[in-house]
Amino acid sequence: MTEDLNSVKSDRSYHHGALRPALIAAAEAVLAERGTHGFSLRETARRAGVSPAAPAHHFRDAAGLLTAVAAGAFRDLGDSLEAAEGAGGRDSRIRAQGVAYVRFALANRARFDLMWRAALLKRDDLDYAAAAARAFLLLDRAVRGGTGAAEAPGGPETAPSIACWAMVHGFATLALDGEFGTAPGAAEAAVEGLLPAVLDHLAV
Amino acid sequence: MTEDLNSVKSDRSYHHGALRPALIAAAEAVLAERGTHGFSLRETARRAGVSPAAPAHHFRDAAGLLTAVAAGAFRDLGDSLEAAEGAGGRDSRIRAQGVAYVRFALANRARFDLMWRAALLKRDDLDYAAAAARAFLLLDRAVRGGTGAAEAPGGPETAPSIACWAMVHGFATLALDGEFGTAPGAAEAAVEGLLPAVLDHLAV
DNA sequence: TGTACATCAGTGAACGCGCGTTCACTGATGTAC
DNA sequence: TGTACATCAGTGAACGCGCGTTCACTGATGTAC
Repeated sequence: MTEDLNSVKSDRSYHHGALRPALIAAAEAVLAERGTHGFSLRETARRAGVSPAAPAHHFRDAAGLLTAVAAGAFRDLGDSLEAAEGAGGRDSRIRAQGVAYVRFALANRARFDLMWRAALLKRDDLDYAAAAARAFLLLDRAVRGGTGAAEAPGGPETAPSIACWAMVHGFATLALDGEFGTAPGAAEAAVEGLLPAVLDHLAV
Repeated sequence: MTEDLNSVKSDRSYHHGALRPALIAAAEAVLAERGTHGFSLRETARRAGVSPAAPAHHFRDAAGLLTAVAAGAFRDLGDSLEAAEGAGGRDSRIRAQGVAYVRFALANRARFDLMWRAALLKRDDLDYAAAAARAFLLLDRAVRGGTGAAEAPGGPETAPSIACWAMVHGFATLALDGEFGTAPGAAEAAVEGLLPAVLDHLAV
């Protein structure tokens, strides 16, 4: 994907043609390599083969670009949760979504980390807010078994959904932080080995 | 506390006398104001009233100082968990520790955030590792009801403890990230109002 | 179909900034005799 | 009790760096007539 966007760029004379998605892809690559802490807009522009001033035309500033990246990550998380709805009873759906949530986190470490980093994002961005709300509502729907009106997180009737969310989110962040081992693949092994047993202790 | 350390400093002629704890206090203040992302060693030295080269004598580099801060935070978290052991049956102890965990996170936002930020810390530091292990073992002991040998996190018999840890850790991080509201006091309100209902869904 | 022109999407040099770390140094402390 | 001296804990100037953003600009696009 990065190659595709780069090749688009390499043919261009002056206008890039698809700079916006190219910058998002470049930003994801920088985040993956250097983490949210080492992210830089200049490096992102450099990788997209473009001058440091170019990103401002598409995303006002660094926070704007990162917000677009985070919104895309929330959309992808939502897709993963939706795909996990599949067949089976309520319990198995909840478990499937829980596993999908943590797998997404491990397969998208830098983006997952970014998604929650309010200090770096424009949280009132409509795309971001909508994508984040959708992801929660998918999880909420699974926990409710498809019944009842959806509610925003934190509402009084959402305790079971929050309990589920908190457990899988906590497991994901602890795994990412290396609490279940720092060797390569240790976190992934914990998801497959330990997570199912952990989810046995969720009573919703 | 910051004032005390500053006054110690203001009397000094050349040697500070208690620079190490003063730097830790200054670092905590910088973290609280600017977050882990905005932390800087120079600013910390400036607040401690000392030249930018001074911290290197006590903590080799920025990671060394931050690791000392994180170790202190883990010690304090352990103390909070220990204090929450109190009386009552196993269930009420687990709940009390869960609430204490999340309250600690909200009362120590910047330090709590730092504790898990492996990229900024020297994780193999002995102080840090010991303080972190103690905190987990206290939680593990509560979940086991005081029986059985302790195990490191991730071991096969720790699923109930991990479930409990993941749920409270997830709730804490979601609350800090503003998922239960971004208004001042919203997170604290969620701990008192929502967390007990959420803990009802923990079956250990 | 051709042309004028507004708009858009880039350039690249420059701004000022704060950063972590290194360096040769110096003042204070404390210990050995 | 006094003195020499090693060690410790600071100084402050300097290093080179990469950053985000701004600026006047220019090349390409596309639309109105």
